[in-house]
Amino acid sequence: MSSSILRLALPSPLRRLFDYLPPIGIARAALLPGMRLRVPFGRREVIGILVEVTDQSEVPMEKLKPALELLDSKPPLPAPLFKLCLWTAQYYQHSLGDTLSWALPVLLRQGEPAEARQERYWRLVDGASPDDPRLARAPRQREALKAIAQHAHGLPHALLSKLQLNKDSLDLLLEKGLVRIESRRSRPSREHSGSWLLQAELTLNAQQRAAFEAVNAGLGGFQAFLLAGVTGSGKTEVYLQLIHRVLEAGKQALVLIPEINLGPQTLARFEQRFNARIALLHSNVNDRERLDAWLAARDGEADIIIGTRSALFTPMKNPGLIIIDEEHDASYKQQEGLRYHARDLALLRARQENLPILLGSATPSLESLHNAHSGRYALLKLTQRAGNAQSPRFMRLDVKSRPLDAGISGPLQQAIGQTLAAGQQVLVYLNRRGFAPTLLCHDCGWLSQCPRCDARMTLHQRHNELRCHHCGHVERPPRNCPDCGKVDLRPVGAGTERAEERLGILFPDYPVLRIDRDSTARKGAMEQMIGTINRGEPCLLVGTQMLAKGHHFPRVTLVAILDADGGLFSADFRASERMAQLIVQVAGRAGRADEPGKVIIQTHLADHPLLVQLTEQGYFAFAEQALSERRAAGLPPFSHLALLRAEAQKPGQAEAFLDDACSLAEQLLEQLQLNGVELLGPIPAPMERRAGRYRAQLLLQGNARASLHRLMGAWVPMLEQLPGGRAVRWSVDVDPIDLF
DNA sequence: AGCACGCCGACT
DNA sequence: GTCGGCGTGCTC
Repeated sequence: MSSSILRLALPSPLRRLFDYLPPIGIARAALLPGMRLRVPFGRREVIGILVEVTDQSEVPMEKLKPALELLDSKPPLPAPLFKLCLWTAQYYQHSLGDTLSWALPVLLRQGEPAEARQERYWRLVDGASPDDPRLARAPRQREALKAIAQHAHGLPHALLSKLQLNKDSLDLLLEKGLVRIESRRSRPSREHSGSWLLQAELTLNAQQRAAFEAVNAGLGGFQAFLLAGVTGSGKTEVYLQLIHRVLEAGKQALVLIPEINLGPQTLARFEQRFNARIALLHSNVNDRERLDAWLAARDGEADIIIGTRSALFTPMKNPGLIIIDEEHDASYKQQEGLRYHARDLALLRARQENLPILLGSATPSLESLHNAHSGRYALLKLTQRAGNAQSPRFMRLDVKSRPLDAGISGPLQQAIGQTLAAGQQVLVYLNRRGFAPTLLCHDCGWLSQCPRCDARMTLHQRHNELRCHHCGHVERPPRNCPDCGKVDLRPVGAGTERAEERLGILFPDYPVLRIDRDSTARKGAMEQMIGTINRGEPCLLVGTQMLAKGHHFPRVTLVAILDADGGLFSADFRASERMAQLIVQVAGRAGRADEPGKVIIQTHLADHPLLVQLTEQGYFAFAEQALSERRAAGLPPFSHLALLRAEAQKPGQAEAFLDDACSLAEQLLEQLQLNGVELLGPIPAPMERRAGRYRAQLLLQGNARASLHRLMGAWVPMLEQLPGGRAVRWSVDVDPIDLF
């Protein structure tokens, strides 16, 4: 008789499964894929997920240990989601156990019950009394005990803060055995009843109507739509009306939004419109709330699920539609650990679960436009701004051989002055935080080099610090040059802090508001500044990317982009796409019906074809040009990339590892008779040293996804066996969006 | 990744 | 004499 073998995915970077025997006293029939088991692993215990039950094991029988405990009576994650995770691990060449760790709510990975939403109640243990001598000198615990005593059915944990009770005192009571915690299924959230709408729907214009009808007609099954709508064209209203139809059909909608956008305004728009149960999943949601939302969605107790990247992995009982808002946004790609792209996985999920999916953006990614051209996505365009608002006018301002004052040219200064004098607001965009990107000794040429990175430290004048934006290293700026001792250190270049300071001096009658990661670090600071701006008095806004997303500033009529050149001659082939998206998105913050916005772009390359195309004919013309350049160069989306990154403490170690990896790949290409895959490198990373580690990379480029993935499937598992794998930290990035 | 084992340098 | 650095090995 052969016994059952359980193949488990464990939370480990190792790309393999581990075999166990069933827990003592558990019948084979009770074990289904997707269930969680507590198992001994090395010298510790971990929670694994059952992938399959078989009769065979590669591992000698005597090495197999029995699992300790079965945690579920039915698999907590529905089959389609489990399948999605399996596929994800495979596609991104990541360990399945670790993939599940990224995809599932933390509490599930820690063994929390997943049967129903639980609420915790504090109850008195029989015989416990506030007069207990151990509480004589613990007034807080005594108060807590009294409060609990007043709740015959237990004091809900959620009420603690309202009653000003401190969890520490309760924990101490728990230790003394005076109280206990009880978990009960919380009241199931009520069934939906009545109308889905709380407010009337807006009237759609002809283009919105056409887009709505197209998707509505396809609500029955898998189909992908790209909704390309200029800023202010009313994409959200189209989403809302489609979601209404989904709700009426008794189904759920999943809406993904970029990380930065999840301001309360997004949620507010949904809550104002719908009488529906909305589950929210973003980085400020705690573990408990996250699990509750996950379970509610899975059990059909949430109608609309709104969240960032990881919300893609939320199971749904009756899925009806997936929407990816701002589909071009880079925050959909996770940049550590499991490097997945939520938009790409959403497409796969939609196909697997036979759902329509709608990608929306004012500036679609070149990948998505390519898919629209090739017929994989239906393209829906919204070109009219609501209320007849006009599109902003663009102007390329050539700053070649013009003096710049804190990054601001004379003509720009004039334009700013005129706009302010006309009682309007100005937005100045500059993608550099701090005062100046470098401190330079005018006498000997010393530069404020970071001791741990191949990068300059940025001067932050307000805090009187030199900071490295790459590793977080901070030091005091020296008074004298560390090399020659002279006292002639000068800040070179301009960041937002310096632009803010200079604009304050140039335009002393107007407030200058700086919006970047530093100035909005304090909670509520952003909201406060937005409030000031919305009062509408003339003022200057200076900021980074943060200004480009989400908010609309109707009183801003001039947008200045201080430096567009980075996007035009960067070594990263995606830089121009990002620059164009950024310019259009920043421009989109401005203007209203009666005052079209004006956008001034300072550049040294005023005749650059991509920039000319973008400013004179718009984003889609730019995108066509950029796509034809990509096609000619054989770059994505006309080829496929994977990047093997490596870093190590000592110079040369990472390259040595990559050299081995490279020869291994060459052998495999030969063996498997794969062609159309090129190995580029290994080369040192553009910033070779970062945070004290030396970095290098090997790029794989394939004409066809299939060959590239066949290679990866054989290659990556072998990398784990390579010597030096411990001194070298390495990772694979399939479809990288940042090559550096 | 964790975690232990093991073998060499500066400290109570 | 030990504490502790990180190289090496293993996890069913």
